[in-house]
Amino acid sequence: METRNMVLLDIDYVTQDSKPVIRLFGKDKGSNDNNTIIALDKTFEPYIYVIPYDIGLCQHELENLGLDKIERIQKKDLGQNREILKVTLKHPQDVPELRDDIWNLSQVKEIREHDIPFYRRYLIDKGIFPMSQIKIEGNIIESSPCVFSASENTLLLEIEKPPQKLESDFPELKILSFDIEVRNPDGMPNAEKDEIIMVGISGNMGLDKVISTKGQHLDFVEKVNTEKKILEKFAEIVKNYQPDVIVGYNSDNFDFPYIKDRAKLLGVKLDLGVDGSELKFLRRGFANSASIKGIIHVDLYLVMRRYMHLDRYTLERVYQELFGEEKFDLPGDKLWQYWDAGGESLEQLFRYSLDDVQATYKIGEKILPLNLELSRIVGQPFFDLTRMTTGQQAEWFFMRKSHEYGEIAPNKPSHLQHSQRRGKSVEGGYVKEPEKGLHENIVQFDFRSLYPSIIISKNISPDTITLDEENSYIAPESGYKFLKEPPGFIPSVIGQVLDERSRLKRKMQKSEDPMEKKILNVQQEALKRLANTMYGVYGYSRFRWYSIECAEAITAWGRDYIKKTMEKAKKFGFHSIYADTDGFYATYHPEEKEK
DNA sequence: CAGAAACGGGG
DNA sequence: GTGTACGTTTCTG
Repeated sequence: METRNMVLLDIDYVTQDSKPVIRLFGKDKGSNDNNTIIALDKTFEPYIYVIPYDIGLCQHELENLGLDKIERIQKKDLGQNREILKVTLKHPQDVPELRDDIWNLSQVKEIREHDIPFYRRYLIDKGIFPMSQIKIEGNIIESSPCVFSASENTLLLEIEKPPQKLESDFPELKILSFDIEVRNPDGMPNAEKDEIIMVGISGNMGLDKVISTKGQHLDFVEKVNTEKKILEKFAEIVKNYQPDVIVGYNSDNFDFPYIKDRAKLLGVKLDLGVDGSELKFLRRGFANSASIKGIIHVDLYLVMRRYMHLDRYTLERVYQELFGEEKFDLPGDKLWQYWDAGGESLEQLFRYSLDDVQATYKIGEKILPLNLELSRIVGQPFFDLTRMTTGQQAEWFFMRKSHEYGEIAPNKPSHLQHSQRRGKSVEGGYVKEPEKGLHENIVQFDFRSLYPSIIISKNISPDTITLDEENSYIAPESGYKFLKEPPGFIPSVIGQVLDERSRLKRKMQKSEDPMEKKILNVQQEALKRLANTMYGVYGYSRFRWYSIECAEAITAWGRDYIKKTMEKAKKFGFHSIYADTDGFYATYHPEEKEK
């Protein structure tokens, strides 16, 4: 038996002898040669929860379906203890196949946690976090790349650091950015006819170049003879460089699909994966994600759309916003003319290509740390996290907590439920239209984090909603009631996030080490963003813990607090001239003060 | 006017 | 892949 430490970059499963095998892709960051490690775990099995009407009869029905691993277990469902059935299946693909048969059984009331991808189930159940150090134990079955395998009855993983401790070692990542240019005489490029003329590559290990079939006179250009050679060179550089992360801009929908199409046309193999697998595309609804096994491909366009609010998210616009300087830009529809013209124009095109790929790299360098932290906090793979909405990020964080608390998670809403939810709107915060005119001697009042305070102090949660008048908080307007005790699931988790953020902020303020300060700042920023998302999730129509009652109660209490505060202020002579949600502006009129 | 379709980014 | 984006704007019948 051998042990290794590695940073967990990626996870999936493959099927061997019709059994699922979890694969953990990591890098041994302790070693000098940046070794890739693939750890295999054959000991994990898929399962679902069944809520029965009569547990004995239900168990019998399930056995009649041919299911042989059925356990009676205790779980909480929105705070209520329940005896339910855990049904273990042989293969993840059995779940969608058997789900309907199980659902049709007369004693089955509900099926829960039946839609959790197998690798996510693994991360949650094992309590391991992507982008963190994990310790693995097993037998080496191959040396290059290093493949580990857990023996039949041993536990493969040991959690190096407890999940609560966020400030584990910040992994130094090898990042590679890339960007292609295409000769496009007819507007937007068409992969069937328009050739790739340049591939720009930039990385943090002293790599800045453009591969092209022209331009031998420029020092940053590597000239090759054919388009096919450009693609081969690109593949070669990626394989030699061994990046942890590849970044592009709109690369899910443009660069990688284009490269793939041209490579197919020209007969180039793009076996870039650390296991030798080819670049492939994962379907996500109507969109695709470009995926390379063992390397995390991040499309920065998707990340930037969540990170900041802009009217447009072009590379130029985002770069200017982040760095306050203009990028060197050329008109997209004329790029082919610069290429054909040669001379000065061609040189400009080369500079544009280099500038684009360097800008992409700089954007990645700037925003990846925050997303890296979010990946470690939320506990989902970095690749997945960068493609999730903030609502989904919060939900997967709650999914982990739910498992930790011994709760079974609510199901995702059905199509019908979802459309019904979307039809309902929640009244927002109180807004008083500003009084016209120029006001002097203005005072300002703000509640510090109004909504989170309300959720926590009023214990607003789907598992605390009650009809009991006695021991509950009663919301204004609607009169929804929430138990004072015990603490609800959602308020508890939000409370934890806020407490952890305060702890990190205090630690950051005390810290003397600038590097540590910087890391702590990113971590507290990640928690702040997560918390900010959490206040709105009750109204997010796809949220498993969606509750219109909770959403309405929060804003109703918010309106109540701000209005009461304004009334009180008025008695002291403060005349409010404008208010919005959690604060107001007022002018002071001592003569109006109540005596 | 409602529901369908297009759009974003990329060259 | 234990799966099928997303929220908004513009078009069309």
